[in-house]
Amino acid sequence: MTPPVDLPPGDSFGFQVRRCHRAFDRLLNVYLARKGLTSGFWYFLRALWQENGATQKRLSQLNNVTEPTTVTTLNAMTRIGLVRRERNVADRRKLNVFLTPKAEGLKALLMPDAHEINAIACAGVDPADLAVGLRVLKQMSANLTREAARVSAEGDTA
Amino acid sequence: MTPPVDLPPGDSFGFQVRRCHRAFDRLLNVYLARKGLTSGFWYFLRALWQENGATQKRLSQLNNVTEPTTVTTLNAMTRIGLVRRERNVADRRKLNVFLTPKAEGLKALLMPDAHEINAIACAGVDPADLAVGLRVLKQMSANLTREAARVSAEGDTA
DNA sequence: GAATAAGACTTAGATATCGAAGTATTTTAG
DNA sequence: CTAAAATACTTCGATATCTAAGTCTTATTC
Repeated sequence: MTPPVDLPPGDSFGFQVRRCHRAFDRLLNVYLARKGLTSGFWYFLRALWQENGATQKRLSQLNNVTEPTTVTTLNAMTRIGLVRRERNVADRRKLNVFLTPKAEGLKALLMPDAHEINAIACAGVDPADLAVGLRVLKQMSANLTREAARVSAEGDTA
Repeated sequence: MTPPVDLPPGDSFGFQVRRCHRAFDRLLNVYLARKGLTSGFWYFLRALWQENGATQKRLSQLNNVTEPTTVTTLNAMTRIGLVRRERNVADRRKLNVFLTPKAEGLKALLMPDAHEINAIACAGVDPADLAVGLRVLKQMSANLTREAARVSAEGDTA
């Protein structure tokens, strides 16, 4: 038994996930640029079409980005009139984020692009494999996020 | 038949790939920070352990990042003594990138971290599903990269 | 073989993202 | 009820990444 000191990038899930993300992000930006948007906005629009009124914390979790990233992006989205924030009356620490009518309207314009990119990505992939892949990605996100939370909590007490 | 105007983020491969990438990158940075490194460096080390002497173009392709990103990252890696560049004598446009002994030595130090993160990510995932997931990611990267190239070539002639 | 095109790298300026630290609000403990 | 801890958001400074445009070298074309 040799110790597992090797793990070629081609066999590493982390490496391949990154590559694939970069590929998606590149093509997505090509499509969005035509409409004056960036992928940074897209992921938040996506989440808000599902959960309009979500808090910034919640949006950060949905996208697996930190809260400063969410603040910066939402500032930019506010500036161009895509979202507005509203202080939560029950808990004044929270801000609920709402789509403007303009952003609601973008859904019909942008979803066809999402479908097209999705179709391009999935070309030649067995639908059953696709379902497996999606399930694996979700499981891994959950595993890694849990561990990152554990490690950072550990850091606090150490 | 209603038109497919919806595609919940949970069912979107692009969305899930991004989430998963972010989760990997976050945890990876926690590990690397302890050793004074960042994930930016890691992906290039990874590629160079496989293909020492690769050109910058090649490294960009392996990581699916643009060439300016590669330049910037390699500049930083050169500064801290991880790589050196050497003008290719047969084709003086090219630069071959080589690991320094220091960077070679990092492999034994860092690969255990990679294995650990990989193990955390894969917890509870059927190995067969894992293999399927990896195959799907590679196929999608290829599909998307091909399309991005096609689109940008189209832009040149238009 | 000179002009043009293509290829590899770099520079400049913009956006995205992070960690660390700060502010305001609510919850918890004593 | 008050002090301390936790939560939600923001600010700040640093890194990563992109596109567009530039330089230098090689390949192609007439």
